[in-house]
Amino acid sequence: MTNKDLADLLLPNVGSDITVYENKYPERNLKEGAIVTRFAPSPTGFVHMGSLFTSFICRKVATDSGGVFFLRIEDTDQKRQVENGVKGIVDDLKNFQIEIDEGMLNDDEEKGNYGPYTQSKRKEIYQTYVKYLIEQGKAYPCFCSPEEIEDIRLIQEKKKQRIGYYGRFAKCRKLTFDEIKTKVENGESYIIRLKSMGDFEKKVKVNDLIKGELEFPENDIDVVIMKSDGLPTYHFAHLVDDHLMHTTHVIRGDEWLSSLPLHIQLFQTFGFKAPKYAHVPPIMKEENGSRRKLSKRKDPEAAVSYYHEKGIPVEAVKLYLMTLANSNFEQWYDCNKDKTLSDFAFDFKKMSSSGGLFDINKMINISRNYISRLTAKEVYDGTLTWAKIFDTEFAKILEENKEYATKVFNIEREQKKPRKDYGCYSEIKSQTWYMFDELFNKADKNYEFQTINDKDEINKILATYISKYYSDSDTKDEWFNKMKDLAGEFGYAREVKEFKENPIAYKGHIGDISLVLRIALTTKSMTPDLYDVMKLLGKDKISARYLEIINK
RNA sequence: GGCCCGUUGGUGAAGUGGUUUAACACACAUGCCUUUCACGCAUGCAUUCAUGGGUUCAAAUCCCGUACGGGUCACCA
Repeated sequence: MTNKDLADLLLPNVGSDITVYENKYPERNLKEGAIVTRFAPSPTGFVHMGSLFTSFICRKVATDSGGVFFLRIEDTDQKRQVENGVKGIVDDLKNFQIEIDEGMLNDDEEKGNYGPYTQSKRKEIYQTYVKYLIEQGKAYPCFCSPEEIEDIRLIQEKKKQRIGYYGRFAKCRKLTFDEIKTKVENGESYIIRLKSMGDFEKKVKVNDLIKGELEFPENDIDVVIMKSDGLPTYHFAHLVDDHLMHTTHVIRGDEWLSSLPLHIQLFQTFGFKAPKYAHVPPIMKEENGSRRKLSKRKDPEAAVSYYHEKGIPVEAVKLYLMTLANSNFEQWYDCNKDKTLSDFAFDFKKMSSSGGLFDINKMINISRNYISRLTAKEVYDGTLTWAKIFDTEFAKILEENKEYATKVFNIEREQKKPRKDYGCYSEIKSQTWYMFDELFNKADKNYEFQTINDKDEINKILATYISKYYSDSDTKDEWFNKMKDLAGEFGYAREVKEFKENPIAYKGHIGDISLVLRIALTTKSMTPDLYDVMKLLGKDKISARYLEIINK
């Protein structure tokens, strides 16, 4: 009996002519050196920070080289299907403006010439390649039950031998055609395994773009390539898909590193050119003095939707990811303030080979600097876009006061060193609420006056200031001089220096006075420049707010 | 347990045998500036590169052992 007979027995309804697909999916017509990458998640619903990180790098190297980046859904595990799983992934990528050139657009639509881009829809393709392999005598059916496999494992553990289906433990490898035929006809369920020709005693050298040259023992395990439901395992799907889709660079998490010898072996058994590999280290989190991988279940910041909700500008997240990816990026960016991310030359070799700690403070700091460099209009747009989804009340206020809000965001912005008040869009409301009567008037206000605490004194200062000094038309110098006059009138030093030189001569200094005016106006002791704040609010609002306190 | 990978300050890290008395950034601390805050400026923060040994005139950098951390050993990806 021949291998062909075996192949027909096992997969009677599919062909074994792989040239059909080889011809159907020809080499891509790209310029020399173009890199083809892919993001290939299983549809569990949302994107993890680590996945965003790798897809960001994929997108970057594809774009920079004039190549292609595509999205492939790896749903060969029927047990792990999640409702709307694809949508969650597509949305997350969209939110972070990582665009795909090919692949899934939502649960059922896709674009590109190398599809289907959902593995469950590629069953026949995989089976053709499996059948071909059986015909070549390089794969065989295995009827071992999970219990039998477990028994083998127990024996191996007891004898302190390597665990796995290999060598003399691979008992189904020795089955004769007739034995197989009988089992198949009896309806026994089976899987297809690779007949590995590897030798564990021999070493293979593999090159990883990030980790460098590595040495592994050859793979001698007869791994499962097709499951009993007829769908391939990850390893086999990776081989077939990335071959047919002409992926040039497989960029993935480094949990795959140890199956690299297997994957290379798989490409070799078919005589296909293997892609280049880059295994990116995981993003870690510190907890109780030790570090572990960021976990979707335990860490809210692991889900990328977290940043979307927090309102960290997409560009800032990307800037942070780039500093994690290439540590020389920060300095480069510092020296090239007029350039953007797309001008930076990413280099795999500059990537750290061990996992870095995720530092949300650093990310927010980058975000803070980024927002500080935006124009007021851009801040307005960004905040509004965010608020429309996450804070409709604030969105409404912003829309109704577009010009005014933009001016608020412009306070101390157009200067060589702009203020850095906002770490992310979700913080902006809590930093600016007092500038909006809609929010101020209904707020539960708690005025905590500091050095000047006497109610009568405060009332007198406020009343005097509003009736005698404040004017909307004052320039900053005029405004400040009046502030000094007010301080003088109440027995406070006009300058802090004067006070320090002779403290007993004064009740306090101008700082104390301006603090009263500031707190009475905003409830806060820390605000941007008081002059700007007053000027924007205008005399009517200032009077109203001061009167409210005086009359209380 | 087998096989792989990694370990430079609180954090990200630069660094691949000698101009390193270990860059830079974040964080932190102190001071200055200042109507508050923020910004900015100044200063401080690893006598040492997990650890023990070896090679060398010379090691964070090369070699070996140990410890610790991570990954992987599924009909999961």
